[in-house]
Amino acid sequence: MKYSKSGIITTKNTPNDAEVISHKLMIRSGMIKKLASGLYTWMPLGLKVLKKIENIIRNEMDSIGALEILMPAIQPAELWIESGRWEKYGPELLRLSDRHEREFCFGPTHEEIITDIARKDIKSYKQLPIIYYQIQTKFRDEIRPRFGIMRAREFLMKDAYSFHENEKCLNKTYEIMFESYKNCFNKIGFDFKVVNADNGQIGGSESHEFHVIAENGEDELIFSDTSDYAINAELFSRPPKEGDKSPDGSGKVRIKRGIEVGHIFKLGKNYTESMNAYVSNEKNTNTKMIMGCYGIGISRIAAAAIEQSNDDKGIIWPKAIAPFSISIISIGYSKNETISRYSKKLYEVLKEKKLDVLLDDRDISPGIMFSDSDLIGIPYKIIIGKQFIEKKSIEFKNRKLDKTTTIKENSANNPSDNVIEEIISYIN
RNA sequence: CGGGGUAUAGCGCAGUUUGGUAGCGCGCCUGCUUUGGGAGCAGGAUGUCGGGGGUUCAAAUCCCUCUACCCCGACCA
Repeated sequence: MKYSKSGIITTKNTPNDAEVISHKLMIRSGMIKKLASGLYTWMPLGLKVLKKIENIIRNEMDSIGALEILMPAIQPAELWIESGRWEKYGPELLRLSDRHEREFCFGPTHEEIITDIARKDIKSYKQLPIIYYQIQTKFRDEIRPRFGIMRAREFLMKDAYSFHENEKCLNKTYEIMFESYKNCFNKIGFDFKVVNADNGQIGGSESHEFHVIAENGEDELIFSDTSDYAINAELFSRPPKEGDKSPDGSGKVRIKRGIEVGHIFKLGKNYTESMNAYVSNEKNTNTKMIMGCYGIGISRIAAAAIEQSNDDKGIIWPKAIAPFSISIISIGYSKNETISRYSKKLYEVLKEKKLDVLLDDRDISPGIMFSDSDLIGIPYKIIIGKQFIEKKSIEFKNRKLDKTTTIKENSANNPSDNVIEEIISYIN
């Protein structure tokens, strides 16, 4: 994409209502724009990141055989009354009514809807297990939305639900999901931790949270320095301190802060009992299905990635979710034909190699091009300027390591295969 | 909901104490000069001073009221 047509609008001024670094940088880089408290528009740059995250997760879900569906955001009250949550959920549930004064809510989660689908479609144990998932907008009327996208009221979530004939089958799917979540976060490139967690509003037996390690995290994570023991501090009435003996007896307690980006639950029959969702089993008796549910905060991942990786110049995206994998900084693009010709050709060739390239074709001072590229967090830069004219050399810069490599070109007209190969080898 | 704060140009802010012509920086537009880490000069555009009401010859400024937003707390995937 050419910068001049990209719709990326950055700003030097830090917005006054941004508290945490990810929020500041998302606003400054023009990823998001606030509409009201807890409500944000995703601008072109931000949406590119969101789509990349979405795709990683979608591919992962597809690969374990989960079936993608899309449920309505608006849900009828009847189902929530049936499950008992119309009363229980409280003011966080945004309720509304239509012109016939029929009551609805804007879905904060979709257990009721999926259970309704399952009880209508799944009639035999032979259809089990089955996993449905969707990537969709949720609304939760938070008491106090804050930190921008991190705790927004409207947000994008991947939610999955599994149905089973028995506990054993649920445990198996839960394991698969557990591993799959780890894959997702590894693919994104996160430093994360899985902890035992509280079940909250959702209910059920076992649950695990996936946390991105970051100083500004809202949760305190307690884990052992020698074993796999890890738990959310909120499960303790008096949590242990750093250096205490680990509650599992294995070693010393370590404490870090985390941003919750994923949560998986064993729901059991919570919803299938109240909503009467059953299948016929092998012995031809009706048995209530057992459920699991699995959520990933897609939009929150974008913020968490920034919290985990930034510097005084801006965002440093992990490669997998960077809006662009490389930017071409073309100094003198509008003035010098050699530079613009070569830049354009390099841009085309890299695009053919399936790279997401941002060609900075703006007629502005180089400093702005450098700082914009750094602010919006593009992992690599190629600089084509004076040195190209004089010595046919171009520069390759690694954003994270702040390392510059000079690449020699032998033709000023066409990017040579060697140069392309060299660039690609640095990126991979 | 309790406590604290803010609202003035697209963004960041000053001006409010002590009422008297609407300001600054960034950004934007035009022209010229610049072009390797947020350039220079010259010219220019942009405001229901959050809304409503009141006091006054006169209100961004004083009074009343409403609203929105932010921070701390309780809540929460």
